[in-house]
Amino acid sequence: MTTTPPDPSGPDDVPFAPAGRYEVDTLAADAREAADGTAVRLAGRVMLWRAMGGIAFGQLQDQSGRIQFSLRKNDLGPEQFKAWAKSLALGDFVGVRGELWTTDKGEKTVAVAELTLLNKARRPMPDKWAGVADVDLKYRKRYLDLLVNDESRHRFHVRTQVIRTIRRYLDDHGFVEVETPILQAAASGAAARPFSTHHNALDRDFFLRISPETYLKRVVAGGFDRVYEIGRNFRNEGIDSSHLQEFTMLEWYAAYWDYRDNIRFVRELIQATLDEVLGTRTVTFGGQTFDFDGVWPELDYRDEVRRVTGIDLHEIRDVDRLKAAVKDHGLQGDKELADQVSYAGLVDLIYKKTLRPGLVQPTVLMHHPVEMVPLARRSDDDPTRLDMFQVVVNGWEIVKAYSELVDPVDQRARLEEQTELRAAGDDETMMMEDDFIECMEHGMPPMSGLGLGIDRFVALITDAPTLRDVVLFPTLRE
RNA sequence: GCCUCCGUAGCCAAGUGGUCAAGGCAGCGGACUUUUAAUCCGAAGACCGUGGGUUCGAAUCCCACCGGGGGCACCA
Repeated sequence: MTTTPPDPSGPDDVPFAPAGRYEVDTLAADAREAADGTAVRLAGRVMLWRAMGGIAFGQLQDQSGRIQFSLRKNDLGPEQFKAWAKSLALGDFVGVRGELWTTDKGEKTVAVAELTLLNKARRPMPDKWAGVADVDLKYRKRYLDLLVNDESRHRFHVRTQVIRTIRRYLDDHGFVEVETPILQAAASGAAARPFSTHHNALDRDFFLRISPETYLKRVVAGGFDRVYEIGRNFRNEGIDSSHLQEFTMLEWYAAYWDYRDNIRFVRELIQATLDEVLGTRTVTFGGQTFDFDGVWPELDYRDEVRRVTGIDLHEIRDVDRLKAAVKDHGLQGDKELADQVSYAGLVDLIYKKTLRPGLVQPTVLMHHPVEMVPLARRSDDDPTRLDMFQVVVNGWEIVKAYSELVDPVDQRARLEEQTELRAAGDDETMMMEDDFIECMEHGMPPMSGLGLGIDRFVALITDAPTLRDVVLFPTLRE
């Protein structure tokens, strides 16, 4: 009992109506583990097809992997066998029903009793050995990349496992998942150029969020003590192997925690995620090995800048003296120097040029100068620095976190400084948000929040050289 | 935005001034009853990204444009 094979005249001119549904009871990966003689029904794509005179072998691929299937002339009769041998093509979707057996070469195989053509592929598959090598094609036709490239398929499976594991971990620790606006009247929570758009019904411009930060704090002010959001942020900046214009960020906020609680918590979260997804806390990336086990070293931001550059940020507190110091130490070209109008911008530039590339193993870099982040809390024992840290791996920042500023007086003053810097020509300042300060005036519990770049983390643990390899459809020109 | 490299058939890929632009996979015709990128035989498939130019002659050299990679700048 086999459906009639189509006219074997080639994939492009075969009239064929796709089937409606097919009853599947086994996945390829499970079938490979099942005992000979087990009756199975599977469906998937034909990825290999070798028809000989009296027997034919193919490989069927479904979401779980591949399994071989066989057709025999003796079982089907010569006409049926020949018709299938000539008509079945790579890329076709088939349903197979039959019993499992193991070939002489030890390959688990479905002996097909019934073969059903579910749909034809009207265009050819990529080269079955070389796969999709052209990176342009790989991103534009990701479906082909996923079909033929095991490495790509694996990365996206890891990505979903990472997100699922993180979500479960946070849920288990009393966090509540929430959603906050992507269309925001003021792009806040980070220093970055936003995308802007127009809301027709309200007849006003909006920004795509660069961060959910101030909205998540509003939720905490509303009594949700532990909240998190996993979602897309957008930053209208350059694209490279560690930056995408839309990227996925995990942010959480916990009332009554400080940044020290988050140093511990994020380490335990990452280690638990690695245990669950990879089964190891050591990952290989670009030939290097990153060890996430144990307690990660903690380095003081200003001490490290001084160690690497000789510039003492404890002592140098204003932009003019800092520019002079940079020049004295021969660090920068004049143009980049002149472009920086703010202390924070220049400090950040120095850090990115000199210190960050050297932070390869998981490192906690902490106590940034107070000018760096207007939403973070000053340290009680040193008001020139922040209760803040970043986790850097491979020179990539994968975590940024701090004790939150919940004092509306200090908050207003810090954002006003930002406005002044903007007027002076710094276009990466944070926007004033009166509504947010008003929320703070109503009262906000002490809290600490944290952001983790999901794309970067997944890229690091799947040895993906660029973030485009862990995003299904990266932005390209048309 | 700037610099630089790349674009040859559905896919992979040789060819860097000179007879009809290699080869492989897929597809087409044929052989083959245990293949593992099956093998073997046969036929076919390319206005060499697009448009100009140089030259007796251009896939090859030059210019512009389109698309992509890498680097710089900007950012997490």
